[in-house]
Amino acid sequence: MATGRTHRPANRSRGIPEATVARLPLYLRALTALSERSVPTVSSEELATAAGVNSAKLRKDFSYLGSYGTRGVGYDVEYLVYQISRELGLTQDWPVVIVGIGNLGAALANYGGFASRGFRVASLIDADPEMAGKVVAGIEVQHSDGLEQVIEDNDVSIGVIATPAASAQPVCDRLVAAGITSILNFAPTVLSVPDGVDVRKVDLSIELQILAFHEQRKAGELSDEDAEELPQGAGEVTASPVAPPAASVTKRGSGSGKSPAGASGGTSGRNGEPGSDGDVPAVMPA
Amino acid sequence: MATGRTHRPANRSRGIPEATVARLPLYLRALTALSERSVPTVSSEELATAAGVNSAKLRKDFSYLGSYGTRGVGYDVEYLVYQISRELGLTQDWPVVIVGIGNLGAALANYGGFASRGFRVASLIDADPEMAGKVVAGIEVQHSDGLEQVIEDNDVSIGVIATPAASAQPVCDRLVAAGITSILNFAPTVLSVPDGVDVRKVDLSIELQILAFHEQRKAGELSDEDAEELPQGAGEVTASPVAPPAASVTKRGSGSGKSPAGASGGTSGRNGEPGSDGDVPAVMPA
DNA sequence: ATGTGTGAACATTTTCACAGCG
DNA sequence: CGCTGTGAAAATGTTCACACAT
Repeated sequence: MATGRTHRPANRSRGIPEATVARLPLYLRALTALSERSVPTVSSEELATAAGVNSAKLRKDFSYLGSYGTRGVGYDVEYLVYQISRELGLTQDWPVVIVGIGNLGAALANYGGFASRGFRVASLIDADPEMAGKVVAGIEVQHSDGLEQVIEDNDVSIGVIATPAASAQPVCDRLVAAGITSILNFAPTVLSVPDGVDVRKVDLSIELQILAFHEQRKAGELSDEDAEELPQGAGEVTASPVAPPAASVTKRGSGSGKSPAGASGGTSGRNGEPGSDGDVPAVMPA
Repeated sequence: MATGRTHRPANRSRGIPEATVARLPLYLRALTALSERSVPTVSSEELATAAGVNSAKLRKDFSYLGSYGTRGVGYDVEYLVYQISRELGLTQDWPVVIVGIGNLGAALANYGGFASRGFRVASLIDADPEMAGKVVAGIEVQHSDGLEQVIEDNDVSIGVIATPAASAQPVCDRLVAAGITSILNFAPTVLSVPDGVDVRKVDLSIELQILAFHEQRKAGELSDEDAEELPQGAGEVTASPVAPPAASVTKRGSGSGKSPAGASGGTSGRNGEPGSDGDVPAVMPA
């Protein structure tokens, strides 16, 4: 690791913790908002609140980047915006290709957050010949055939997959073969990629399922809910493909409002690593 | 397998770790696929591979649910599907409202993964009168005015926010006031909610930023990249609203393909907790 | 005074490695 | 013998609390 930098405020020697990296965008967002309001400085307390974390965590996070604050005062907003942007690599332009221009792909293409931070949609790709030529978010959709060419011409290293689950792996393979080393996957599938390629995934239904888990807890605090273990004679609960596993209770009997025991905060999730096969029931828009 | 199950095998007393909960949907997806292929049993190794995790983690995760496997054999697919579904609360029907029917909202409404697992779109809501009446994913979009009514009528407890950032908090407040206790937020904003309400967020641009961070690392292994600290005279890096922070280097000079040092795996992220205010540059589709 | 920066305590998660059930 | 289930170790992440720079 060309960690040439022998001099360094304090930390910042090597590796910033993943957990910290994952929060930097959050801080950046809050800081950008402050910057727009021309706020010159913020305390860790204020910024933490705006970013939705606690101040101790925020200070610890910043300590990994270096000592960018002023004791007794706080942090210089503009300066921090710059430092974090640089740390995240947003001071450079990142061309991105989006594959699969269905509702989701279109939403992504139109998403302001992309363009607003160093990301530039280099191309929109779709396998459907019908889509080719159509203009989405001001960009002409291209047919999959040109995928490799676009990646090479624009030196793209980040690809977004918004195709149906079944096409995800094939598309992924082509992206990787064409030189892409970072993939954001929206298809509900585990992508298998070679070493050196990063994959992050966003799975809408997984998030909902996690919410359902907590929701169920809130409801079942007293109600006792389901039986206990299993309804006996397992193995026959449901075998119908792509259909809801079991019964349909249409929510628990409780009213709506609050719930007894808190079970509040519990918000946090994690994305996995690459893997291998994986085909799933659900199908995405396309 | 109606395993003898001595009743509450071992763990499973209370709280399943959050990290485990977040992976259950992953296992469920892999299991559902196996179920569709009529595979009767799987070993932790096979299932782990299909889910994109390692077997030790998977076994540990399952141990929190109870002893649902058979030593020397593996796990009964159907049985596990049922157990996990039940644990996640998917054996019941969860009505969901989606607010903000732009590209993203439409993509969500059409998303097969929702319907396929206990989630039912009870209503699509949009603030734009023009949208009211239009049919998306077979459901008629309703104007925001009816929000509270819909939630009450269908006893909805989960809401999805896919509105522009500026509307997110107001919408959130209404959802909460109407009795919703779980929110999936796609708007790039920190939502502030009372205790007892869960918020999970999905931020497209944050994921990309994390990828950019790793991508930058891969490239900068030897190149030395940017200068060092700051370009001095901070405070003027950029102040333009909703515009790229700094320069535009259009990626680093490297070619496309692989990169020297690995910097492989590094895939994992985390979502934050609820917070307070927060308004941001980017704007979502709507 | 005030609020950062951080060592150290605490908590959670992951990985190891192996006893023991089928 | 093979594979689960799980204590115990290691690694990561979070929170505390306070010295100390401004």
